[in-house]
Amino acid sequence: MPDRPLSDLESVILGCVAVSGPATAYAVRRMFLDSPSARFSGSAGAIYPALRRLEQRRLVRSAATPTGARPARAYSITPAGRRELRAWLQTPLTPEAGFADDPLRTRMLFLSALSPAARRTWLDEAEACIRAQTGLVDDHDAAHSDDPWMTLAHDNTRRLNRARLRWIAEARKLISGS
Amino acid sequence: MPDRPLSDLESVILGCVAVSGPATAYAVRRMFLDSPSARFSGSAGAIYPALRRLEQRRLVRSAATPTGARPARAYSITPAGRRELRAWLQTPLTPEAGFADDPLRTRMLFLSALSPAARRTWLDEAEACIRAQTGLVDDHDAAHSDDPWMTLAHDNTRRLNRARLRWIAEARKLISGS
DNA sequence: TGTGACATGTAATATGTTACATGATTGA
DNA sequence: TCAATCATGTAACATATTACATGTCACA
Repeated sequence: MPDRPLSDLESVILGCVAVSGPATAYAVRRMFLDSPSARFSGSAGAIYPALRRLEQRRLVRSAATPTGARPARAYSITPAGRRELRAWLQTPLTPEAGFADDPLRTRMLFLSALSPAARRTWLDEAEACIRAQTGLVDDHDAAHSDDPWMTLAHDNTRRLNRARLRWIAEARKLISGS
Repeated sequence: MPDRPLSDLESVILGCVAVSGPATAYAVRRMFLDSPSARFSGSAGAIYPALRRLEQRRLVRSAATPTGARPARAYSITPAGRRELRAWLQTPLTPEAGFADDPLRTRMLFLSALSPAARRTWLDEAEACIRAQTGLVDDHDAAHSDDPWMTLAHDNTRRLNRARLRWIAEARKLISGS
């Protein structure tokens, strides 16, 4: 039976274990909780089972590393795990897979359901939301300035957010014109 | 029992019904299938049940509109549905909710797991992927040039994609420098 | 007349979320 | 010492995906 492809969450967890050396489930969870991204909630109910699945598939392995009286297992990636990670990174990136999703854009599609005044309010809030978001990224960036890959990811977010702000400005023009 | 908040998919479906007048489940499904976005697959197994849930909550109502011998139901939004849609649009947009997710950024985080040569290849493919993506959006845009909101959404995607291309270029510089 | 796309679904499955449970540690 | 937080989970639940099933229509 050919193994199912890894889910997005499993792949990202695998990546976390790969680049952050041996890590406990909680350490992985922390990364999700601290991340400004909302793609995953970082819920324990997703991460602990996912790590077990990865271990069953021999993509990670765990060693007991209790701190004090508390039991803990630290996961590290296996050679097979590295191969799987590389395969995921190089996943044929179909056009759809390359789509960046913007929740504000999605909502914009239905803005005709609001009154013109409410539309303007919405644009104001959307703009504030993007700015607040950028603030979160700056904070996260300051806490991870040592990792150049993370810095590059943050650069992506900032560029996207700047583009979104210009988009909001453009939308404001069009909306007030109508 | 206070109703659970609508899921993202339910909200978007509600929006589709709102702006596209009475629509059959298949018509809604078509919108997802034709959309360049990959946020939802447009699977029948998600849409038909979601529409039934919306109808149970009286947010949409359906009327039989058979075409020929084939049974069909056209859904339209109710006043309560409009209220719910407005509530979703104006959902307190928390910073996390405003986060635009980029699958390429996510992968970039783990690019240190690839060899320098593979990294360069990855960047090439990522760039091609974004360009192909923009092509899809252009096609979709051409088919929906009548809807100014859709046009605005496409403008968002194009701006984001341009920002991503510049980001890739920046990444190329940093990576070749290291 | 038959082949393929259109249209409407259902079933099985997997996964992620929320909420809960519990013991360990820290610090006021 | 007592409360809050850290850390490790588990259980119930809802929902989205893939795959399947079925009838209808266009058209070659």
